[in-house]
Amino acid sequence: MHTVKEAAQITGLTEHAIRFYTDKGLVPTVQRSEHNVRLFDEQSINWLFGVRCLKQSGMPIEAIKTYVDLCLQGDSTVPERSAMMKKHGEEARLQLEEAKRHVAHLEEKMLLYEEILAGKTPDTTNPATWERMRYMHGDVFYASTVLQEK
Amino acid sequence: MHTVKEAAQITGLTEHAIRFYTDKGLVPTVQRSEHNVRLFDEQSINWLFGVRCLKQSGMPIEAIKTYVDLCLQGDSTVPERSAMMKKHGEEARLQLEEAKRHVAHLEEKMLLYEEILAGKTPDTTNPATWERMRYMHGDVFYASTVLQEK
DNA sequence: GCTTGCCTTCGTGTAACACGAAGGATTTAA
DNA sequence: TTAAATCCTTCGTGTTACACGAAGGCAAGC
Repeated sequence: MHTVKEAAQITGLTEHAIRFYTDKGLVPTVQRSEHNVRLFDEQSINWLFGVRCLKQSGMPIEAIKTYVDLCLQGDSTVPERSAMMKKHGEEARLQLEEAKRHVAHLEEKMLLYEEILAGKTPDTTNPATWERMRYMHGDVFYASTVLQEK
Repeated sequence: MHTVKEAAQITGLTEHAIRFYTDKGLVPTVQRSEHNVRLFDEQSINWLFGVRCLKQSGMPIEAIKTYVDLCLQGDSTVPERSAMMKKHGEEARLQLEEAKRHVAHLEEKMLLYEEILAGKTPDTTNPATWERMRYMHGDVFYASTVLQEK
């Protein structure tokens, strides 16, 4: 049995957030001690991880609440729950793709900065470089050429 | 030259957000027409993409503002900008890893739901299944066994 | 008996917009 | 020529998911 503080350490959530979640009913398995202290068993910790996963992948609290309530209604709601996860999983996958693109962009940007720092000023007469900078959103281009031209 | 509406269509941002960004000075290349209409050339569009990338990968607006201001100060700030991108890129990569895990979790969950829907009730006497359900945060476990045991 | 740790409620603050309304200017189409 | 569409501005409120602090109280350990 874990206290809020321990649960926070285990899940990486803050104590504030955990109290918030339990108060909203997102962790139905959580118990209270005789002195009203929240007690998390392994299953409650798992629920916390589940809530964390759903939330961090972009599901609003209200939707998570809906999902949890469906869980509590038993197996009859399995089709509905299945549909929810299918839909949300799709969304999460799209976000993942975007995140990959963002990381790629940031890495390109870093690379170019490294080149500049190494003294290799990018060849702005080369259309390929221009394209690359366009891909990089223009700021390096802007700072290292446009301003200098003025 | 694009108007706010067009820029919104191109970048996938809302007009509200674009006005918000330009007002905050995150798109230094944006111009105004003689009648005060925001005009976005290709470079401004690129900046919008850049801001979108940074924001969506978790950088707060204020930090983006700082970065943009550094860009405007010219090549002398390249080391600092490079460091910022390095640091933020690292963070974005961590988030990407988390996102992957979340998608994996959701896919596992979906798979189990599919199995249940197909009539294959998970074997709860098998420790491996138990482990798998733990990985899935317990809600299927909870709904399909614990409640029934009562 | 004092510190520590948990609880509660209350209240305010934050980010990054979303949304609508009012009021004004301009461009375009019928 | 007039009506509709599109742009602008400022103002103000609402939203989400907490963060943070304070006050006040109970309970356990040293």
